[in-house]
Amino acid sequence: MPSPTPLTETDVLAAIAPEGGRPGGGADASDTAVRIMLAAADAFAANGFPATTTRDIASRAGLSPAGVYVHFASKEVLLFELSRRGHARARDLLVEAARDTPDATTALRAIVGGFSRWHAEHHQLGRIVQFEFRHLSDEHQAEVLGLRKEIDQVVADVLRAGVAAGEFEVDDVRTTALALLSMAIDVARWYVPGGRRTPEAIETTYGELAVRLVRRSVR
Amino acid sequence: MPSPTPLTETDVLAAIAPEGGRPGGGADASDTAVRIMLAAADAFAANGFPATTTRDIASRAGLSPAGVYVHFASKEVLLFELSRRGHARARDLLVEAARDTPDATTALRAIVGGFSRWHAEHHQLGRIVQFEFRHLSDEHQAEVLGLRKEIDQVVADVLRAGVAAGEFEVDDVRTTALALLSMAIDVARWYVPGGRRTPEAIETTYGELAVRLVRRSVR
DNA sequence: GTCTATAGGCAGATAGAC
DNA sequence: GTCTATCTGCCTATAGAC
Repeated sequence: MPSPTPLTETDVLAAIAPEGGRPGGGADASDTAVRIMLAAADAFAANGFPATTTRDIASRAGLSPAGVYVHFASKEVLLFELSRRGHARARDLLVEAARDTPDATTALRAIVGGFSRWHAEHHQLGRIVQFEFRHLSDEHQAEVLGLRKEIDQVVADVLRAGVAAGEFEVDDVRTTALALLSMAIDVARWYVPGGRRTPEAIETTYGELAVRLVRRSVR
Repeated sequence: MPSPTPLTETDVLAAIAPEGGRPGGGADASDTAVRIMLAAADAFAANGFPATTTRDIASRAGLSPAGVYVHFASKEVLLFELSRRGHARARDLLVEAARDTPDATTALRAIVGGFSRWHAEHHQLGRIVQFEFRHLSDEHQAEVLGLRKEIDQVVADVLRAGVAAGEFEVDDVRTTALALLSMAIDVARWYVPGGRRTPEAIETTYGELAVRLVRRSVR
């Protein structure tokens, strides 16, 4: 059951790219290490983490099985690197989308729309980081959870700003933020390339749905 | 990394129970077959489908590895039976929740709230049927997809009824139905027993969020 | 840093006795 | 219908040469 459309290098690179000079980001990776990560993303997306063999990753990267272990201590560490970089990149995109918006409504539309589109365009990486989470070690799970909380926080902050400005009406900020993220994250689960919905259409539609969910009712 | 709270027999039984006399349902299963399904659900929930061994399933069911193959042709067929029964049960719950409601608003609150609560209470089975889908054979994927479309239809029908009655304002019925289901299904991904949110609170909150998402704005 | 070779173990599924 | 025993193959990870 191979993935219908293999990940392109550009696809994953855009999602796990080194975070530039931002403090707190991870260390840069060598060319070979990046090649292995791309190969692993491809293999995990096609078969899931437990069913993926190190032989498969190695051959996709043009290495012998042993060659992988020079760069990554284990298959699990490879999954962790993809998860960490994917989450960090998604968080950065959210923060950037919320910046320089005139009001909370525009900010919310931008971040939920953009996050939804990201989960369509990068649905294979999205499935890896969302659905293979349990296969990380306890320590690595904790580190990724920290990044997830940062992402929750970006959305919650926009909601609070909108409530304060009188644009939104929200009963429970944290639960509403979670529901908004659920809508976007779940795109990675059901999205199929070439289907009825394009990533651009998803961005527009889901941005509007987000605003509808929190808008103040005029009575 | 075992599951923190093993599935109880009651938990899964409530979700995969034989569908009674309803036409189109699957055949009944023997006591031993049910015991094996419960064991498999427990094991899949704890370790995921590919990482689960037939030996693990067998020992949880109190059988030798070979004993499983008398009742199920393969590990994949076991996953399929759980998926089929889980989806069918969820669909039935939705249909029942929508029945005998005075208006579309009440119906939508009931089905989205109920579906969300189901994904909290049965989050382990929910993860199996939602996240292990790719490991089904093509034929079995197609059969489960048919059940998913029925579920989509129940929600879409309520939305259309609400629009016709002037209760709702919905741009794109199918996309909105999908987004509502996404909110509910994603509960299975993040829910942890004993966390801040109880299944009952999730039912109430998500039912209200659903209504907010589609209510007609009064201007 | 990459290779070949392999250790050491476990997988899914089956044969045949009872 | 269930068992014990086993086939056949593949797995992750490592040792040691180059």
